[in-house]
This record gives sequence, C-alpha cells and structure tokens, in this order.
Amino acid sequence: MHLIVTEKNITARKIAQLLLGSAKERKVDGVSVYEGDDTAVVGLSGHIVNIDFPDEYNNWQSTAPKDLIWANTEMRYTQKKIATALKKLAKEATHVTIATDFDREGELIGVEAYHIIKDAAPAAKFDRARYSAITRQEIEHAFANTVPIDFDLAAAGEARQKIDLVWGAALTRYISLTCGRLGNSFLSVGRVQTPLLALIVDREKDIKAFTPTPYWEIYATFTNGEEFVAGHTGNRFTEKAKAEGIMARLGRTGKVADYKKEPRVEYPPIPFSTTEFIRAAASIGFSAANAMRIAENLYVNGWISYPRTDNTVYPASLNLKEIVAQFAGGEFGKYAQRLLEQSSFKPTRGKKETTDHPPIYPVASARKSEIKADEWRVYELVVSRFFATLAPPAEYEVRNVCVDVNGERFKATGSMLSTPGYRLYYPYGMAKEELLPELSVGQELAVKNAAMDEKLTKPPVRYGQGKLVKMMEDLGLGTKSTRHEAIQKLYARNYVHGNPPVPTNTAFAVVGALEKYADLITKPDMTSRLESDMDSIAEGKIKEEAVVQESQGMLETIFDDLDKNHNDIREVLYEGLREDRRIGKCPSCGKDLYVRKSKKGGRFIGCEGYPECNFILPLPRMGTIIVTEKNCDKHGISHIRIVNGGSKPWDLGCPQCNYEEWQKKNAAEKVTPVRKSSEPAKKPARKTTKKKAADDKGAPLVKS
DNA sequence: GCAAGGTC
Repeated sequence: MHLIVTEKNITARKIAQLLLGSAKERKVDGVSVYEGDDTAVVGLSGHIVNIDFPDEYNNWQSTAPKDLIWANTEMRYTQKKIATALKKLAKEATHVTIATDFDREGELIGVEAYHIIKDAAPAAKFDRARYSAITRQEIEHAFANTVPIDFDLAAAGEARQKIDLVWGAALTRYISLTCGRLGNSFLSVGRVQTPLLALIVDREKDIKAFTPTPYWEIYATFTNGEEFVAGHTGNRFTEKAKAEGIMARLGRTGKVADYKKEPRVEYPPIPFSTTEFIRAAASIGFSAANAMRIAENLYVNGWISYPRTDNTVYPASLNLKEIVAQFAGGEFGKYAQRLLEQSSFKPTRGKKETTDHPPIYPVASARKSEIKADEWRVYELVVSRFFATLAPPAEYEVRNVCVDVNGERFKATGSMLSTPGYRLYYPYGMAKEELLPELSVGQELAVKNAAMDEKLTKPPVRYGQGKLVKMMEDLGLGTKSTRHEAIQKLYARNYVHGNPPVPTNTAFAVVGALEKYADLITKPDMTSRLESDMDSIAEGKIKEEAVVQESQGMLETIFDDLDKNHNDIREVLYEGLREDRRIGKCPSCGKDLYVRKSKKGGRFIGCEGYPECNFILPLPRMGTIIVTEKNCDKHGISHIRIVNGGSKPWDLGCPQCNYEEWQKKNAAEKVTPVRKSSEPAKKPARKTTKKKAADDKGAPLVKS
C-alpha cells in the first residue's frame, strides 16, 4: 500500500481527490484517511510530537532554573490518536510519501511522522513530495518527481526547538521566581516575545522622553470664485516673532507665481501574504489575532485559500482568470466582469516568493447572507485585494500652486482620481481628494483670510498591531503562523494593555533587567544568528548537536551573570511590579495607595500608611486589574480597567467615584452597611471610615 | 504552570 502523509487533514482530502479521483473517507482511531485502490492519504495536525523536560523538572521551586540548561529533553506525543492511526496504517505500507508543507517546519513534521512509521514498517520505502500549491498540475508533478527526505533540514528545525525550550524555560522560571510571580501570573521570556516586547518598551521610552515644543504655521485662504487653502512655504516656524512679522506683511491680494498640472500613477498593491493581510485588516480595525481567527474560519469553510503564507507572488500554476470568473455571477459580479474584460492579467508581485503556499486569495464566491458580518468584512478585503492585484494602476491629476503675497510664498497641492484603475476594486486607505481650482500663472487672487496657528510637536505614535507584525517580519521574528500569537502572549502576561499595546511598568522592568544581564534574548539578533546556524545545519556544514551545545554554553555564561547580580535584578523587578499597582495619593493621609491582596484572596486598594491610615477602596473579585495612565479629575487617582481573558475589558474608571456611586445607589435602596462583627466598634488607632464596609463580602461595584 | 512552531 502507498501511504501519503500530509501536514493537515484538508490537504490530505484535496490531494486524495486530485490523485485518486474519488477517494473514500474512513476513520482510523477517529482520524480521517482517504483511500483509493492501493493508496491511503492521511493528514497530521502540524507537529504531533513536542519536546519537553522529564517530569522531575516540573517543580519550579525545587529545580534551579539553570539546571534546565543541560537537562535532557524527551519527545511526547501531543496527538496520540494520529500517532496510533499512523502506526496502524504503517503496517500495510510498503511505500510512504511524506507530503507535508514545503518549508523547514514541514520537513521536521514529516520526519516526526517518518520515525513513527519506520518503527512499525522498517522495510517501507520513503520519499518526499514537494509542492507549493494544491493544483492538479503541481500535485501531479510533485508526486511524479519525489525526492529523498531532507534529514538535515529537519535537524535544523530540531535545533530551534531545543534552543527555544532551554532558553525560554530557564529564563521564564528565573524571572518569575525572582519576583515571586508564580502560578498563573508568571512572567515569561522567549526568543521571539522578548525582543517584541523590547520594541514596544523602547518606543514607549521615546514617547515618555519626548518634550513637545511649540511651532507656528501660517495658512491663507485664496479665492477666485473658488476657494482653496495654502500653507506658507516657511512652515513650521519655530519663532513666533518671525511668523508674526510675516502675518503683518501680508496684503489682501496674491498672484499665482507657479501652477503645474501633472499626472501621478499609483500602482496596485502586492498579493496578500499573512503579514500584508494582517496589516490591511488592522487598518480597518481588526486586531492581528482576530484577523487570523476569522481568516482561519474562512479557510476551513472553503472561502479563501490557506491564510498562513509568506508568499507574495502568485505561482504560475494558479489560473487567475478562472478564479475571477467564479465571481461573475455573485456579489462581486460587476467587478469580476469588468476585470474579465481585460485582455490579459499581469498580477502584481511582492519581493518575497516562497515555496510554502500561494498568497491568500478567494477560492469561492460567497453571498453576504452566508457568513457573519465580521467574516464578510474580512472576506471582502481578500476579494478586493485579489482583484486589485490584477488591475491596472490608478491615475491622479495633481495640481501644484504657488501664490505670492507681497513676497511671501504659499503652496498648495490638490489631486483628483482621473483613472480609477485598481481603485475601482480596492478603496481601502484612499486619501481624501483635495481639489484645487483651474488657475493660471500671473492670475490675481483675493486673500480671503490669513491665520497663524500655534501648534505643538507631537511624540512618536505607538506601534499598532499591523505595524508590529510587519516589523517582526522585517526583523525575522516569529513566523507567518505565530506573529499574531506573540502579540497576544504579551497581553496574556499583562506586559501590555490597550490597542495599540501600551507596556506596563512590569514590562519596563523585565526588559530592563534582561537588557542589562541577558542582552541576547532581548534582541532580534538571536534569531538572525539561529537562522544562519540552521542554514548551516541544513547544508550539512555543521551538526545540530554542536549548535545546540554552543547555545547552551552561552546561556550558562548568562546565568553566571544573573546569579552574581541577583539582588539588583530583584530590586528592578520589584520596583516595576510595585509601580504597576500604584494608584495615586491617599486622600486621607497623602501617602501612596496600592492595589493589595487580602488574606482571603480578594483585592482592594489600600494605603501604604496602614495601620496608621485605614483608607480603603473595593475592587472586583474577578479579572485582571490594570492601573491605567488616566487620572480622575476629581480624586487624582488612576482609572482602573478590568481585563477578563478575551472578553471586552471593563473600564471601571476612578475606583473612588465608582465606590461613591455605589454608596449613593445603596442609600437610595435604604441598605445599611454592616460592620464586621470581628471588629471592635471602637478602636482609637483605627479611623473607622465609612469605606471599610466596602472590603467586606461581595464587590459592591457599579458596572457602567 | 515555562518557548516557539505546527494546526482546529
């Protein structure tokens, strides 16, 4: 029997269809197998094994983090059913073709399956099929021209696994143990997530360090019947007096000193790789993770092609015209027909051309009623983008004018879409049209109005999720399938909150401590270096073990440094953690207020001056408490936000305002606060504030 | 309970 193993079930089904015509689906241990006469096709679920440390290393407290560096690792099945199914199928197999994705991880996934099958069928012959699109042409060619399995390429992937585990686990435990953040509030460190976090933290430093400086701009409104606004060519003025001098010199008429019309061509965008897709989705309001979740849904339901790809060039085997033709009768019919009128298709192409999958394109025409509203917006984006990549450029007529007013020059630019080209299909991110009237050189214009505006220079903007994914790709951090997950991880660890992501003080502290003592893990260079080592392994120039051992040695040196500076690191971390819990000044005694934990496990806002000061405010029992940058106008303390997993955050606002609101509501309902029976009615040392009852049972919080 | 990489 000829056994074909693919990376995922959907691919197994499609390949079976293409190679066998009609294939019968049979379940082996709950796993779908597609069978023909003497052939069976089975899909994995990506990696079906994972490496980890033996159980005796599981306890964080009783294992020194640095003992993980040279610890053994073992293989564990993460998909038991698939492994058993493979073993059963192997018994009948005489010929096995590994047909996983055509990239490094695909080779490793294939080798994982190879080991399982080889155990059960030592005599079977193995080969490898490589394809970059599931079209009849490519699949037939791949299976007619199989190659040997590339064990060196897989070994490169294995080195990555080991290095990531050892560095990630050892440093994650070290940082978490050092500041006592254990259990589900641990702090993590990794080759991808930490440099990503450092990017966000560095940007925030720039923003914090920025001091706005004033500048002045001069605008004038001209008219010759039609009005337009032009800016003084000397904008921005840093000296107010200079701008005022110019204002004083302006007269009531101006003369057109220069007027030019020129065409501008705007080229259509490149096909959607995962990164390009996430960027475009982010610009219409989707978070990276949400965009990918929706894309995954659209993919499994057969609306779009595989959404995890680095490719920005349509493979020649893809029949673009045929794909467009599918849309001729549907929701996008008008546009599809317009495209089909073109004599030929010259698709755009990006710089990256890879062998994994084609760029993301729509595979079937959907009706709006068939899918959810959010999914439709994403689907529409994919269809529009696909059409745009096949369409001609857009053309604009650009008009530039320069007006002279008593020797002072004003400039304005206008542009108008003259030939829509691809913009007919892809209106996303279009600049607003700014029109300028027809003018001629020498023409006199009335100055209707001139104004001087004082403005402030603005700090750099925070990186949005689309920008972060793009930066990660440029820096080589993560993969098409994991970049959005790395961003989510930072949210899950409370390193960042909000969108665009804002780093917490804990993030500053962790990045700061690591930059000082374990610099390598905070920089993308670790990945670049790993990549070049992996290339050497794949080329057979160096052994996997040598690369792993060298890396372990480097980590050992780092741990020597960490041990030497343990106290310093602990202080930095404590300070950051403390700062994230600081709410502001106590209205009762002026000391600092902090988020604190009660003995029962609840949380409240308490004063640093306790027990002298008893000021207290309640907090909800559930959810992660985020102290935001925003301060209450009335009480001067920080607004609180409650984050609960993936659900929408609850902006509680000022905890004191919230509490007072609750009191008012309660008074209206004539509920008398109950004093704790365990507390003496009178205790001179403790001011019995009326707030005390708040920490009692239940969080008396008003949900807005 | 750690990473990053697949996939659902």
